[in-house]
Amino acid sequence: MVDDGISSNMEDKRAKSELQLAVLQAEVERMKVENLRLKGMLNQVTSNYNALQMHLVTLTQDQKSHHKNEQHDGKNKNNGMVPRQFMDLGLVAAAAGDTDDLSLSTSEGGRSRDRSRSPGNNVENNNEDGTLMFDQDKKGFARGADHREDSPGQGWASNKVARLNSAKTIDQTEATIRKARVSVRARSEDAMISDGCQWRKYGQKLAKGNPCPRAYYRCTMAAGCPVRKQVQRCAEDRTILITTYEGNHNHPLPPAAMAMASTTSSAARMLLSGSMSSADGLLNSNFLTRSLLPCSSNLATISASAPFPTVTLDLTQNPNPLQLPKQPTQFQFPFPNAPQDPANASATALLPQIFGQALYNQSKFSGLQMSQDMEPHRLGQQSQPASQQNPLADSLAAATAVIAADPNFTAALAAAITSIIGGAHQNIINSTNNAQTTSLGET
DNA sequence: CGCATTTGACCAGCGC
DNA sequence: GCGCTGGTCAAATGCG
Repeated sequence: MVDDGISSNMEDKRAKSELQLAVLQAEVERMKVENLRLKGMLNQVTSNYNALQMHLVTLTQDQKSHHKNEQHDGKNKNNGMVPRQFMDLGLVAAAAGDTDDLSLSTSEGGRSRDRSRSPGNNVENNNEDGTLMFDQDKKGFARGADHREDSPGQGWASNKVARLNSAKTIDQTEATIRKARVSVRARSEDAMISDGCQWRKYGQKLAKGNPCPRAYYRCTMAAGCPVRKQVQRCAEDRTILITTYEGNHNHPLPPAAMAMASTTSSAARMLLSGSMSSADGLLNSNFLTRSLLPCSSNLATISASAPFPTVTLDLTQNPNPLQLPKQPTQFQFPFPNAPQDPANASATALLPQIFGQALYNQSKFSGLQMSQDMEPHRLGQQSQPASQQNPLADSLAAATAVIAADPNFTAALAAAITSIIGGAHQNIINSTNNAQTTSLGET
């Protein structure tokens, strides 16, 4: 009797244990699958990121050489070579595509710049897409849009016209994105945050409403790089440095700079796509919400006010959103406050996933060819199941805190993004803590 | 001496 | 048309 009781009890326990074991094994298998899936996603994001950067540089170089040839040919306009470039990736090359028109048909191409540009500055003139696109900002969007709609029919080859039609929406988006600015607010005692690029100051102005002068810089890492930035201290809190980036680099970037460049590019693209009514825009909006909402903190403010659509990345972690420059039309993401846990440095590694995903989604939804082979259902995976979002949100909140506490936040961003490419998480932590990018080159 | 920064002037856009 | 403002240029200046 007793033996039978003990025996049956043990049988029960054994059965339960086996059951639990089976459950655990199933869970392990499930996690393995999930792990593989995440790795695949990570690889995809990384490859898209790299491809996008390379594509950007290639297009820019093509565009530069093309413009030089055109100059030699005596301004032979609209002969059909340029459009392909800014159809594919308008972020950089669209400016060049318009440059042809601008240099002739728009006064901006030849107005004040030509006044002072000596022949020796021709190279700069050719390549200074940023200047041109920058000038377009104020000179009229409508005109730019007209060019994009009219000139193809006039001078482009028919096959390219067809391509244009299919990508017209994209092109318009890109044109708008080119005009977008990305503003980064960060606390820093330095005159300029370290973002990995080389800048040359070319001007300084006292802007109205701010006793602090606004400094103008242009990128000097490559001749004719159109990227410019404005640096100004916040009038209300002079410890806050407001850095506004415009344009896209036409050269390979060091890891530290790549983080900022891709981030600003991503943000700009997301902003513009999110403001569109097209399906792309809606999808991107959804993505933006999914990706940025978990970030927490008052991280991103998107201003769609004219004339410049501006994405503001607020890394000052100021709990008072009123400190953000209020603009008439603003879409703000009401992130919950970030937990003050700077010690959670590992969480920083998750931040680039947001931006990496941003790039992935950009490339996908913006019609860039490099991600067209992705199956649609992967989109759902990219958006992350809820089981990953919550821990991600917490970690990202901590990451935000870490970066916000660091004046050289871009170094942290760079380290984080570098980590996703090179998988060097240790460097992330080191770089985040040290706010230095010295080890980034090794990654 | 070469390069970067400073600074006054110039120009275009915009509002009145 | 005029004045204000933002953005850019380029000569002058400073620095290593």
